[in-house]
Amino acid sequence: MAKVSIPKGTRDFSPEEVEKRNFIFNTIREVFVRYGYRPIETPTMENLSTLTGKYGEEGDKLLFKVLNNGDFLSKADEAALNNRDSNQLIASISKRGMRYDLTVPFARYVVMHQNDIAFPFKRYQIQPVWRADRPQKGRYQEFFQCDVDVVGSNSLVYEAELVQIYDEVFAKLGMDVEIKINNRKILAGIAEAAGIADQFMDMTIAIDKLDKVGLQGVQDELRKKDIPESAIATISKILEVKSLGDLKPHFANSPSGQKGIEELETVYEYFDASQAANEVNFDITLARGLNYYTGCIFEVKAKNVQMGSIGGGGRYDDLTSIFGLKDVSGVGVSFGAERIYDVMEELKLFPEQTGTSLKVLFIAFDEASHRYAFRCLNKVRAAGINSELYPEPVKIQKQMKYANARQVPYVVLIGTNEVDSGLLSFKNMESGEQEKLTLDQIIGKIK
RNA sequence: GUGGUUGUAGCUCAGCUGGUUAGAGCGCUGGAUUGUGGUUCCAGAGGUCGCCGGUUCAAAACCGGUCAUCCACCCCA
Repeated sequence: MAKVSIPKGTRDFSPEEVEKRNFIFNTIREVFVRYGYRPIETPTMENLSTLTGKYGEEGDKLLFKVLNNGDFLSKADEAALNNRDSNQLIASISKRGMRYDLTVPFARYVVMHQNDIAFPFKRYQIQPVWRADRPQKGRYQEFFQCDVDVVGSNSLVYEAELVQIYDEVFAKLGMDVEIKINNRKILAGIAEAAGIADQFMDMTIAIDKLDKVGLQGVQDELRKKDIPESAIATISKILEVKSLGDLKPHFANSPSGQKGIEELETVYEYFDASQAANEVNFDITLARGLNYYTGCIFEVKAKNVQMGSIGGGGRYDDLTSIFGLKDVSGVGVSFGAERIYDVMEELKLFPEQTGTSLKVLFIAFDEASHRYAFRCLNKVRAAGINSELYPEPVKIQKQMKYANARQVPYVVLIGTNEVDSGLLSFKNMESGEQEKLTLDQIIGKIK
């Protein structure tokens, strides 16, 4: 066998898999459209300068860079090349990179097309993204994201709407999930209350790990970042809070914290949690790594299965200002299609028929019948029925085995008897029953 | 980037403390069955044991390296 392979972290998809994936995409798209979002697409490659610095240091490492065309080494940074300094070298040999997510390209899109856009602009985008991560369970180097975002409005009605979209999509897919919600301002409030506003990022990264490493682990992490014991004590106390109401006293001296609570309360006023199919919970430990979030943040976890988050998002007040457009606030969420697929597969949640598969296979006994069968086939196809003719009039056993392999519900057998009488042998492959019918009767039966 | 796991037929895997012709199930091809599939029975094809090197009389097995894979960490969908 030839030693062929595909790059690590990438996958081929069989017809069945593509059909199942499309089922997910179609379900998601349907909901997006009903909520008034419109599709856009952006290029696979962006200018590297568009991507770098938007995802934090870790994110920059995971960016796929595209080598410049032509004799790129002749123009390479001499010093960096001699020093074997890859990081320095990149700027001079690569000017493009592959999409890391859909949010940053969207921000770039909004800035570039700001004069053609009516705000608030609601768009959705379903495209693959690439990350040079080491693959593992639920993690690939190439995967699809399904993003919905709205920019150009501060209204918290959109936060509520996005939670509703999450709830509705997962209900439609038959998945039981927990939708977690928090607010970056609340996290900022914790930092303020603890007197470590300047170490906000270190603090959130530590807090984010609470469900994994426990309170003790978080405290250790905080100590490692040289956060004073008094602050750690304050943070620990706040982390025990379970409801927004209990949080208020802690934020007496923190305007950010108060604002965060107020925003979440407003979202809850819009969003009727009692009507939700899934749990929607305030989770003070939810932090999220992407550093452009400024307000509400969301994350979705599948229940009854071990899997990382299957969706996430939040509000970003300032993303477009990086590209020169100020005061355009945005909020959006993302669905991780690959992980949703893996969860649905594990829990066997896919409906039996996700594809538009073959309905009938024509089988001929001899050359003359084969030609006759082909003409029948065309009529059936014209009637809108997915159908096929076995390419040669070979042994019936072989043709029938093919019908089994394709899982065709009906087979039409045509030999000299059928050609002469015009009555075709119509066989139900599941029951094994067979009857003689005209082609029109057969079309009527299948439709 | 760090740590670990696994790599044997198309697929899933077995192969004992190293021992002579490397196995099973499924799948595939042909036949029993020249106008009827799924069930059954018979026969057959198919393997440089990931790759390179070392130890040994002898390596699929032991050792080193390398590549790939999966898993965990970091981070994330």
